[in-house]
Amino acid sequence: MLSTKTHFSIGELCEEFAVTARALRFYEDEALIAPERRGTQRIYSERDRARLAWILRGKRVGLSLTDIKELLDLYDVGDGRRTQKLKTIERCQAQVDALKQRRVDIDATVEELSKFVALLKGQTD
Amino acid sequence: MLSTKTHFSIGELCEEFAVTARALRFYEDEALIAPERRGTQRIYSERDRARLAWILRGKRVGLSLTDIKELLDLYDVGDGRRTQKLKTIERCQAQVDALKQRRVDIDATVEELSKFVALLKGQTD
DNA sequence: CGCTCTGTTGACCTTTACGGAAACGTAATG
DNA sequence: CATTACGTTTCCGTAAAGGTCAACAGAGCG
Repeated sequence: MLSTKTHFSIGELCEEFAVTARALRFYEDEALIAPERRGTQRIYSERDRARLAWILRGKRVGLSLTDIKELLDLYDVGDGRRTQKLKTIERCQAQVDALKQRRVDIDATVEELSKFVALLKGQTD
Repeated sequence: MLSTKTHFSIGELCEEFAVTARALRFYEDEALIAPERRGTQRIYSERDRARLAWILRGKRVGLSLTDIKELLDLYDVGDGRRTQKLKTIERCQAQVDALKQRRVDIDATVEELSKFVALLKGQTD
């Protein structure tokens, strides 16, 4: 049975993604996720869960929550008006370019650190 | 003449690296750089300049100043005691691993965003 | 019924990485 | 000598991304 859950409590998502409930509520305050409510309790849909995954990966690659929100929003209006579309493309492209630059920096840093490690390991002494 | 400067004022470095003087002094407070003084003025050596470049790249790849300080310090004691050496290698290796993971995340994000852009561009409408 | 779990809303606290501005020093320049 | 440029320290402020803690609510259970 491919655990086909479609709704999650805050605790479930916290555990799955190793984040605190506070963080999830914070993302909600910042309008990054908008789970439904049953009474006062939050119910996260599969889509919310996917967005959360996106958010966390965005964070790992060094995007700010603001950046992430913008990108998520752009996704949502992917079917929007033509004028908007160009802007959307522009911004996404800009983020892609920034990320590629970041990758260059990372490669350089990794290489430099690796050389250093190799040097240390090679020391006979 | 390959501009072979060996000493720099705070202003020069600020301009070259597009950082504020306040930031450089802050890095100094945090013991990331330690320029000499002529009287009260800071004189940055070629080595300080290199460290600064390292710091800034470290920041771009998402390391904290604390991480960066640790790595820079490890570099400096690269000739240190044997016991220390293992720890040094360990930490550097850990950072390298973390950075590689970050790269993977970046690749995934770049790909996803690129697909989205392609999709938008492909829309006839 | 009382206890424990899980969740909820605030309100305030914390850390990182600076920016700004005050108040002062020094050095060259008209 | 006064100005201007550049530099210094010190203190205060800010923004991001939560953490912490109090106080309370509903649900299941022995």
